[in-house]
Amino acid sequence: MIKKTEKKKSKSGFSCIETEKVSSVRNRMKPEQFFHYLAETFRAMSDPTRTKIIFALCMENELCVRDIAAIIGTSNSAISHQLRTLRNMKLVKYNKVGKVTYYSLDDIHINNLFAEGLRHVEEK
Amino acid sequence: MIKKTEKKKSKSGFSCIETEKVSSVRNRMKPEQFFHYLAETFRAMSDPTRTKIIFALCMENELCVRDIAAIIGTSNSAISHQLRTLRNMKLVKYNKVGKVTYYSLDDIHINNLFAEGLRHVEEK
DNA sequence: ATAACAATTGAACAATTGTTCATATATGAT
DNA sequence: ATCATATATGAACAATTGTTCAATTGTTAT
Repeated sequence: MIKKTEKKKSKSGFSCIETEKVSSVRNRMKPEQFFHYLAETFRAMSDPTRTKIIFALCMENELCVRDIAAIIGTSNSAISHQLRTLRNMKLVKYNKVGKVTYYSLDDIHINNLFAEGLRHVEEK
Repeated sequence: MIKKTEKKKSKSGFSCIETEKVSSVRNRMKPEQFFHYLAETFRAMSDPTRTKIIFALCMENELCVRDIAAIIGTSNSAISHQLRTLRNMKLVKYNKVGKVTYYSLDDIHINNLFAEGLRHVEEK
């Protein structure tokens, strides 16, 4: 566990301490774009209003905008703006029936992701 | 601001408000604080630099600040600031040995959460 | 046609966030 | 003691975010 802290240079010229570890991770690194998209996915879940929306959609798998607003206690406009964020990030999908738009979670990964987040919070 | 939600569902099902669904979810609603903490957990993962840090710590389960900076290609200062965010949100823990601080993911839920995020991104 | 309704959108605003640079701790070596 | 290294922190700044209000779109009913 305790290693020599002597400074080394990796092939790419960055100064580091444990060269093998550094180059091992660098070799498996994903493209820049990948991390941006991943971060955006988490960002979509990083607002309390949006976590409430997702929670509601976990409980009832299809809800209209007005009902989500009623559950959470905010304006339709606020919910609609947040749903657009979730829609853009492919976290929710929708189904329009007449005047009413029903939203639901996009796929099972979203349920799992959210459930894992719940578990982390409930343990701390 | 809540008056519209008093609207009742008609027998013919014309109304958009589905009162049973709404009250069913409302009854299972968690406290405000819960959603704030949950959102903050996701927020901690919502920056590309931080997703890279977490990715690196998934590959090698213990890394020092300088090596993380070398892997990602940014300054030690930037990494240190981001590690503080992750530390505050209990996503990482650390172990100081002499001058060197080794960071690792705090618990298995973080690995699971991150892995589920990866899966979502890789499918889209 | 008009009215009522469900949802979306645009603009403006305050609040928050991430980065950079410089400086401050803290430990180990000389 | 001084120097070098490893990390942490503070302050300032631009960029982004979430909310609100007002207006708009699209649908259904009369």
